[in-house]
Amino acid sequence: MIQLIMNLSLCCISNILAEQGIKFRTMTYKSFSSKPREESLFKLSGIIQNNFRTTRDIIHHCKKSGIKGYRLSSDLTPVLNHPDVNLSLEELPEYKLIQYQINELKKAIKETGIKVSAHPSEYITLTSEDPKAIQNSIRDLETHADIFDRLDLPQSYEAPLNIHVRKDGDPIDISNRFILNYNKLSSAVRKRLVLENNDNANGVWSVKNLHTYFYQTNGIPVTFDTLHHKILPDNLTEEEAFNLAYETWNTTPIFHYSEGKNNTRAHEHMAQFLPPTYKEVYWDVELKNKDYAILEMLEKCKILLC
DNA sequence: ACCAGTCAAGGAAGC
DNA sequence: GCTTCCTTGACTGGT
Repeated sequence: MIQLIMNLSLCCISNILAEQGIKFRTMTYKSFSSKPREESLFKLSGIIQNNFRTTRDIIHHCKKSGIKGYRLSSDLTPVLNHPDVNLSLEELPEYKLIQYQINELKKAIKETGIKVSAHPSEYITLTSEDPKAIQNSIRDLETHADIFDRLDLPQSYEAPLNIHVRKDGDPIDISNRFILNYNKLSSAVRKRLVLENNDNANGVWSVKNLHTYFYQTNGIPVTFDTLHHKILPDNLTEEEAFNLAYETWNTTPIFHYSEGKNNTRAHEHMAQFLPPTYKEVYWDVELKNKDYAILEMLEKCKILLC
């Protein structure tokens, strides 16, 4: 079966727009704290305005290019989250200008119908034994949900926040600790939170185990990642793992597509192949050349149709 | 103008 | 039990 159109999704950065100077900016805590607070806050406000404007430009660019989805950057509001800063957007100078950019982005998402999601940092954990790591993770997840809410994105798996379990070991102990912390999250996070398979050397978080320990027990959907599955298949074929993950979603899933460099997990720059077409999903394309890679994949789809 | 080093996170892996 | 690595892209500072 050949799908007419693949729902390919861009992850965070548009290399095409970046070359035109439309780029994200960031700020570290070190830089923030090295200058007078007023000065840093002013600079930070400008960075955040730039980042929401850049996101809006990327959304329009996706629509024009036939890219169906977009994974928001997880660094739109740098430093704000830091335990020693802990400010809301409203407390920043020029908040009105920030709000204007957020509204512009919200409009762009509504007008284009681009599917929006996020993948909070790989360092997020709900399974750590360190209470501080849990607190930092919860704060970060709540910030993601807050931005989603400000953008009027649904509080459902239609706008998923995807993370990893992180810790490996005994699946029962780990899933119990996860759920304990999961229950501390606001419903704005919980209604969106999904879990992705991983592939550590002695790792346990295959699609199969996520399904058993998180979906069957707590209804948490499973994000299927093609490359992680290749490295840790846990006795399932790609199609079996895809279908097992697919049935955990009550809406069209967002899955991850990438190819590894020489059979490693290091991501390739461009795609040599295309994602499988077992069922219709959105594919976050995790390839280094970003939208360049996606545009080439879309061209390949067209050629296949002829 | 360019290039190498810095920054941030928590668990894994290696000594 | 400690250190280093992993990962990422913008920033920073030296040439």
